[in-house]
Amino acid sequence: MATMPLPVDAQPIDKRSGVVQRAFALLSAYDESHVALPLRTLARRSGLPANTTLRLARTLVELGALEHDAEGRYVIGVGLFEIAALAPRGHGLRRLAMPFMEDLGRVTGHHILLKIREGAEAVLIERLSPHGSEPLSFRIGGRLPLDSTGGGLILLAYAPNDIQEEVCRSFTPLPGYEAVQSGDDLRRSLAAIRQDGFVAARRSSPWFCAAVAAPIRDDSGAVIAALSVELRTDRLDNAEANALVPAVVTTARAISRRVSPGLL
Amino acid sequence: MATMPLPVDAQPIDKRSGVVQRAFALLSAYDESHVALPLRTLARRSGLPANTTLRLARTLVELGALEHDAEGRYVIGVGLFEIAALAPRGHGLRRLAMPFMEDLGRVTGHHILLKIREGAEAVLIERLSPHGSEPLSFRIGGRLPLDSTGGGLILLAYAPNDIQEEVCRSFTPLPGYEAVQSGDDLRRSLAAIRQDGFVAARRSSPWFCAAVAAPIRDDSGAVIAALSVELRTDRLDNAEANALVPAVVTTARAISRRVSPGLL
DNA sequence: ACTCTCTGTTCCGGTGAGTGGAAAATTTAC
DNA sequence: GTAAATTTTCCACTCACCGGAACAGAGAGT
Repeated sequence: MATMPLPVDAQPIDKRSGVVQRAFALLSAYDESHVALPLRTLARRSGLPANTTLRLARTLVELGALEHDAEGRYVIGVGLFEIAALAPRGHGLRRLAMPFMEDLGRVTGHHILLKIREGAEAVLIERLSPHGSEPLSFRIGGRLPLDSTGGGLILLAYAPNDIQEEVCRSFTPLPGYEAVQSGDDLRRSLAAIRQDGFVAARRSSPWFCAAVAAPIRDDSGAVIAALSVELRTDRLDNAEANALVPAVVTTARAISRRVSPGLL
Repeated sequence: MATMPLPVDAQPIDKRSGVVQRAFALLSAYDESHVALPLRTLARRSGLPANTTLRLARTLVELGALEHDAEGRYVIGVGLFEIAALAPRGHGLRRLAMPFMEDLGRVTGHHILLKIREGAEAVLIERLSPHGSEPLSFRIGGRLPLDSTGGGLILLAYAPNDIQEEVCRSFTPLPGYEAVQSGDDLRRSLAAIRQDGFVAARRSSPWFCAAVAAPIRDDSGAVIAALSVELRTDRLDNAEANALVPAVVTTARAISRRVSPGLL
């Protein structure tokens, strides 16, 4: 919350303690651009005193959650990878969807993304990119906004009302995102998405790109994930994107059919 | 505490405590066939009293390491998936290797596996299976023996001596694994693998299958992972497997070239 | 060579977070 | 309907955890 001015460090300063919280504060000190941290940095980024950091880090190494890299820095360990592989909404979902995603990728020749919603953000579960080309910077396990990307809009459209309101209220117009310019535009879009059962969005600003996305449901009909095709286009051609809609929707339905009862 | 003769439970009873250890005892209670556990089972499998389990589980839910599924049971949460995605030897390695693995899979038409060594076992990091067919039961994040599978032998051949000795000493002949019948056979195999820089192994027992594997090295030349092609064969035909050797070896070298300095 | 700085490490007494028994609330079985 | 199993709250004890301070080691600069 109150994140003060603070020189350079300063983090989610954990006021009240709890050993487990602190341990996860260490693990949360890592991000895309900080995958290997020396003790000092780990301490700064987690907001813990040096000795406490050392003690906890050693415990976590012992448990396999952290490891030492060649330079002696701390990195996230494979032990955590092993445990996380059992997450139903993570690799569990991926396992079901993967073969279908491969088919879709081969047919369309574009990026195929699988996302779920976590709070007011989307988390990328799996990403298949056509052969060598990798212009997409989205990273597996990374977070994405709900209000811009194709898959995000799907997840938002079927999210609980309070989440939708939260996102719509704080919506700020994005460059090159002509179709939606305000929170009310967004609300209308979401209603349209629920109506259609898919979304085809375009954007011109960072690059010319388009996305087609459809919901994946569990056996009770609840939306648990979003499948999307993302492509970079030279021009704002609707025809190409629209042609993808049936493929994406049917693939999403095929995956839904495979979702075992009670996967969350 | 005295957990009686016990019907089915029994665990790696953690003698003296440590909150973080207990928290991970909860997370370690999950495995392939136990992905969703009610509190009671979680308590039994982790060896902790019910109330302690509840308190810890709630903390972990708060931190995103655990979640509730539709039935109210506890499952591994996406929060853990997000953190684990930053493991250099996990998704970090996968990210580098994936495009090459896809090429190899497309050319050969067989299963492509990527493994690393963790102690005296192998951990499956990524697996690509040809289209629909999925006869392979190996699960991403799962553990595999070092002494039988193709990739495992590579990892063992380049493992520290104490690990090699440990595995060789405790080696017991496997059905249908003609080439290696004793610890000494295994030692000879490992020497041959180091000599050749690859392994081509066959097995006839559970099924007729063959594997070709090669090491992936970091910039210092240390072996950090194993790339393998696994195929089921109707007969013990050497020609088919041997034809794969150059493809696997060169692909492994190509991946090695991409390994950034100091990935572990 | 010396010092100065920065990082990693050990030591240790005080204390509050964590513990588990017991009992209440809740759900499930019968 | 009762009974059993599971989940949850309560609470006083105590030991695991905390963090300041002091130490050790690695560079870097003069």
